[in-house]
Amino acid sequence: MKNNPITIKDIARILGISPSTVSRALKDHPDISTETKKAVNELAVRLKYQPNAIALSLKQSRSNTIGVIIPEIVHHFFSSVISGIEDVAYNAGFTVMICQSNERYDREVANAKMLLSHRVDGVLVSIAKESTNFDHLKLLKEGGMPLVFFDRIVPGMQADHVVIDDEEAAYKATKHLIENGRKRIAHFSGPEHLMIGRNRKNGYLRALSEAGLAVDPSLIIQADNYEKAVVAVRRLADLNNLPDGIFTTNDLTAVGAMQALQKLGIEIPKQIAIIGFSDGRLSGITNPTLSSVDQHGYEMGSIATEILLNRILSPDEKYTPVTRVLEGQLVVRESSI
Amino acid sequence: MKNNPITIKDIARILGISPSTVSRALKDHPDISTETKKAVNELAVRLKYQPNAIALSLKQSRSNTIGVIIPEIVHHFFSSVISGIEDVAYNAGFTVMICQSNERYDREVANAKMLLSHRVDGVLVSIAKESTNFDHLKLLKEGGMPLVFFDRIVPGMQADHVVIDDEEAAYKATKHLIENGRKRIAHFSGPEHLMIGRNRKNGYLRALSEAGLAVDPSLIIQADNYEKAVVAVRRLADLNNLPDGIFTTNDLTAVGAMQALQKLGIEIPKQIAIIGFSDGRLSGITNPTLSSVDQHGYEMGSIATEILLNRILSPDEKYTPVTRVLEGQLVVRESSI
DNA sequence: GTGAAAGCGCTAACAG
DNA sequence: CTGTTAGCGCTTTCAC
Repeated sequence: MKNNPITIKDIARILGISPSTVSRALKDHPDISTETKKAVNELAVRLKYQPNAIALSLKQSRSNTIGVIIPEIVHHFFSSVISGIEDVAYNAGFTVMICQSNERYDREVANAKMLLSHRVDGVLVSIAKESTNFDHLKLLKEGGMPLVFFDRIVPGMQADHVVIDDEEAAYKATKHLIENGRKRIAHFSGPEHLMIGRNRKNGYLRALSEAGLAVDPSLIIQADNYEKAVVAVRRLADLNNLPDGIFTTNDLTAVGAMQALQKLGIEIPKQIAIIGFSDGRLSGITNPTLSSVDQHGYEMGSIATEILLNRILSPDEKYTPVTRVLEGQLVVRESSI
Repeated sequence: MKNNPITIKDIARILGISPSTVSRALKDHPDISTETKKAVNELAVRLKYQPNAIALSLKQSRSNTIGVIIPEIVHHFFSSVISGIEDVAYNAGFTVMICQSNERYDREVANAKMLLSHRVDGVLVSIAKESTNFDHLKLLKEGGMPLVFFDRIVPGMQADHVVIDDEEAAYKATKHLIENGRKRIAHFSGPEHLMIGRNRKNGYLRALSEAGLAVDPSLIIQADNYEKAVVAVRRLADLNNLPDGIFTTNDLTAVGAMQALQKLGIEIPKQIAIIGFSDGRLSGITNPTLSSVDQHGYEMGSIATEILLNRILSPDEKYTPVTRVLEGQLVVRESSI
């Protein structure tokens, strides 16, 4: 019993006028007489007419929809980004199609195809950990699709980027540990092939070298989630190689490290100071509370969307990719002092 | 320089055949000769033809898109739900349009209109705290739009529902506190006009009455976020009216209560036991770890989507609303024993 | 001030 | 086996 929605034709028929007149009346075209407008609008309201966005999209080759490809929604950072995207899009009358890659390459490719098929007007992307080939995104780009990358960007891609200054933020975080007297600082790092992973590690290295501290490769461990952090801590403990400070590539990793250490009876921050990255709801809740770098997810989402909408709405402007770099804010709590 | 995407017509022109033949060839219609199929498919791949989903939607009055109206994305529970929705939709070849109401009524109305306009095939809704009027949703329903409510449902609405048994889960949580010897148990409750708020309170009341414990109205306080919990705890402390157990309507409220109490030097769970609701990433991270009720967000999202897709794909089946009640799982951690 | 006609990309009934 | 035609809902010239 799906009653077909009211169309412009229905209104035209009832009023004994032509569809074009109705169309014009609805958008307040100056040519149309006041009475006709009034009649049309009244009937439209009475029949609860809702314009068919699909037909409009087809006609104008503009869907008023933007697509988002995101690794995982269930992350405080990413859901904050989505929230920012959604708010800005909403205010501009755009809808948002969300796809999650679940960190998988094949799914990211499928997502890109789907969005292309749906003729979204632009796409916001943060790439999956697994992705090392980006032909699917280049394809979008070459097809003229505005593309804005956020957080996890593709190095060398001609496109707009919104990131935080990972290197600088990591530098600040590490420096903070050093200033509090830590000398043997470990880094639990992200995947090497992601810019964010590399940049954060570089910031860490810069802080060490600036302070004249030697780099101990055995203290740089690839671990970017809770479980891996637990394993890493155990290994360091077994080898009697525990550091006096740890800078992790994200907060959950920091929590994993912290709890594993506490289980070993190690006091934080007294014996080992810890600082995470990407301040989420977590950081104020752990005991001790976790120092971290605020990644400004909401802001990143809204800025990325503003850039994208700008590209969509004024496509003629000469295309020079912009990169917006947000400052990651060091938030010092109990775990590092 | 938006190069227009390849269409079926382009392929037809190049191959010197008709668009309908191309269309049929692409969908492997039995009538078409093998050679034609081969030629068409090869060219399609070479030109990177992508079917225009918009045109298809218009033609078939089916958009292969479902809409979601959700209060706030930045919540572990809701983002888990979205994740479940997205996964199931993806596997069925559907895309997902996400709208957040930000807990506001007017925005929920606008969202509903937007989804209607975009002719989504069905909608998943969890209503905003602010919403008390539901005409916008009834309008969808009356227009024949399949509607599935999850978690925050509308009482009395003829539609499918997916919820957890809030009453029973709250009962179990409260009973657990009682079994651990607590006698003066407070409840930090959600808004009265939401079913979930009422149900959780009722479960709490049932557990008390079953145990023969008197209900103390001064211990039932409307507080459903971190800040309100802090205020509530201070008030109780000022009045020298602290309970020996607290059951809160969500986890963040529990954390607020816990930290406010700890600041007063009160030991948890020794002096006051606490149990939350809606097990998120938080609960394993607090100190002490927080007992809670797992709300199965991912599962709720996927089940709701399955029901919705079912309605969409077999619309002729006689319509009898279904309600799926998931069991909320009590997860006992340190804060309550 | 209003209407007729064409077309956005695609499919499906009807012809051949 | 393939082509022609019409139409999904809407806008937009071009006529009158």
